[in-house]
Amino acid sequence: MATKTKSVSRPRLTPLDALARAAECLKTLAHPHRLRMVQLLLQGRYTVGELAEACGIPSHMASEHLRLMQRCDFLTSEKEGRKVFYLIVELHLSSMMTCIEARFGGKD
Amino acid sequence: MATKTKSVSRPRLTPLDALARAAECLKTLAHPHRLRMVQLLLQGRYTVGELAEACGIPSHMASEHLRLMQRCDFLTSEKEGRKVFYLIVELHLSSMMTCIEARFGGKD
DNA sequence: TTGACAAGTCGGAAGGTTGCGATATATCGG
DNA sequence: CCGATATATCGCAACCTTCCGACTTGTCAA
Repeated sequence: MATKTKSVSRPRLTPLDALARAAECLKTLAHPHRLRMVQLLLQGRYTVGELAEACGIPSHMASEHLRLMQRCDFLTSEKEGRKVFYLIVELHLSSMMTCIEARFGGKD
Repeated sequence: MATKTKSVSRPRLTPLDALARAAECLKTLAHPHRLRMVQLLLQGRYTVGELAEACGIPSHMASEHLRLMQRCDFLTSEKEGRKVFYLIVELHLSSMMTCIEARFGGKD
């Protein structure tokens, strides 16, 4: 009776190491300023300074947040003169943000 | 030129305090065992012991994870005798897990 | 009532994250 | 070259999270 196994159409459990990688990415996303940056970057590319100003934080902190998001392959960067533009490469971020906005975007 | 404003159809930025709440919830979700529990609970209700065994962790730690998820209104619980069943109340978790599985579920 | 079981709580050690000032590197204008 | 600007890095203090053993509470069966 302990082993009930909920037989009907088990939708294949994701292996634990994949969940561990998913958890890493979610943790990276789980910060108000980083969410704001992703929301902006889904509309096009921005420089560090633009993102910093939009978040109301010093640019060296924006730089740090962007580094974290680059580390888990959310973003990439393009250097142009002394500016660096960041842009999204992880295409799943779009549907992810749609989920998040569906829950937290409109009213509560 | 710094103020470029990306004029075309700005899809209303989520207010920062909503993003802060979103970040809290994402942080709660961002743990391999909690992701596994959510994945299971999307199929029906489970007791603490069943979830603990499925994750390969002691039940008092499962209890702690479940408490965190209950705190941000992902789950609720139903006591029956000496067992406690947990089940999902945050309906957005379904589409959220679909996003996560789309990125981490199949191959890489 | 007693013993076993299920779940929850507490305190602490280890490690991770955040924010920040100070500093470093690279590029531009003149 | 110089000074200003843009970005990145470093080291540190404060805080938070995770895990774990020990313990408590509540329920069942006999």
